[in-house]
Amino acid sequence: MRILFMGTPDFAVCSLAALLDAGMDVCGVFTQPDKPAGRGMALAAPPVKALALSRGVPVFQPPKLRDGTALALIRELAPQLIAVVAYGRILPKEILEFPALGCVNIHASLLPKYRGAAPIQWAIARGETETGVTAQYMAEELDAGDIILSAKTPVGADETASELHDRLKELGAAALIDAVRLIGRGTAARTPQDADAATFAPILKKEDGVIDVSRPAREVYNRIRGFTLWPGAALNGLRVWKAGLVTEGIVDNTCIVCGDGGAVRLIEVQPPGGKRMGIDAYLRGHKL
RNA sequence: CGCGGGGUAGAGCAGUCCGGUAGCUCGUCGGGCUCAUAACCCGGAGGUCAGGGGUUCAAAUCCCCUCCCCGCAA
Repeated sequence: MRILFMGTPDFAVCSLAALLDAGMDVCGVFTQPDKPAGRGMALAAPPVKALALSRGVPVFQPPKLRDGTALALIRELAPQLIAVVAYGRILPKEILEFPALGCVNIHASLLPKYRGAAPIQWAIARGETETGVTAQYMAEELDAGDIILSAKTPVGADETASELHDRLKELGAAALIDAVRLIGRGTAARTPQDADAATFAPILKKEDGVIDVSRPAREVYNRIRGFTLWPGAALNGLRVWKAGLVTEGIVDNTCIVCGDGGAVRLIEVQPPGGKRMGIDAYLRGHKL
C-alpha cells in the first residue's frame, strides 16, 4: 500500500517512524515549510523533515495546498492512502478525495471530545482523568470524521501536558499502525461521531498561559499542568515550570493562595529574562 | 546583520542612569546560646564585577569589540 504521510512536529515523528519501522511503503512526506525560529530567527526544519530525510523518504513542503500544485504533486506520488498526524493545516476537499483508501488522521483525544489544535493541553487543563487517541477518516470539518478506532489512557493526577504528550505520541503511532492494517484488510470500522457530544480544544495563544489566581486552586493547578509546555504558565508575571497542589501540610512562602482558599506550591520557576530555577533559589533574590 | 533582556562570592539578586571603600539574602566555616534546631546571637572565609581594548587622576559603572545565557516568533 502506497502511503503519503503528512505531519510536522515531534508528535508526528513518532507515527512516521512507526510506519517506516513496520516496513510500510511511505512514498513521500508532506511537512510544513521551514520557518524562522529560535534566537536569530534562522530557518528551522520541522522535526518530521529531519526524520524523513534520514530515512531517505522524499520530503515536500508545499507553501499552499489550494493552488493546485499540491494536488498535482499528490497525483504524481499516487498514494492509495494519506496518513495525517499533526500536519497543522486543513486539507482541501480535492486532496481528501484523492486517495482510493481515504485519508486517516490520528487525533490526540477521544473524539468527539477536544476537537481542534490543542487537545492534550485542554484535556489536562480541564482536569480530565481519562483521554486517549483516535484514528479517524478525515472529513472536511475539522476532526469530525468517522472513527476507525480509539485507545484510552488514564491521566495521572499530577501529570503534565508534556508527559501526556509523550505518552500519546506513542499511543497514536500504535493506533495509526492498527488503523492502516485494518484499512489494508478492508475491515476498518467507520463509526460516525456523535456531533452533539463534541467539545473543542482551540489553539492556545500566549495570553491563555496567564493564569488567574483568583480561580480555585484545583483549577489553577490544572491549567499549570496543561500549559507548562506551551504557551507557558504564568502566575503574577512569573513563568511556572513545576508546581504542586497543596492538599495537606503547611502553606509556606513557596505557595500561592488561590481564590477558594486552597493553595498551589511553586517548585520550579523562571523570572522574565532569566533561566528556570528551583523556587528556593528564586526566593534568595526575590519575593513572591 | 530581525527585536529585546541578562552575565557582580557556591546560589539568587542590588549597585550601572549621575565614575570615587564590593553590597544584600541564603549557603558555607568557626564560636556562643539552648533539653533541642532547618531557631536565635557573634565572628570569618570566599570576587579577574563574562573576556578584550579604549577614555579618565580614578571604571562593575562611560565608549568599542568578542563570547555565553534568556525571551519575542511557532
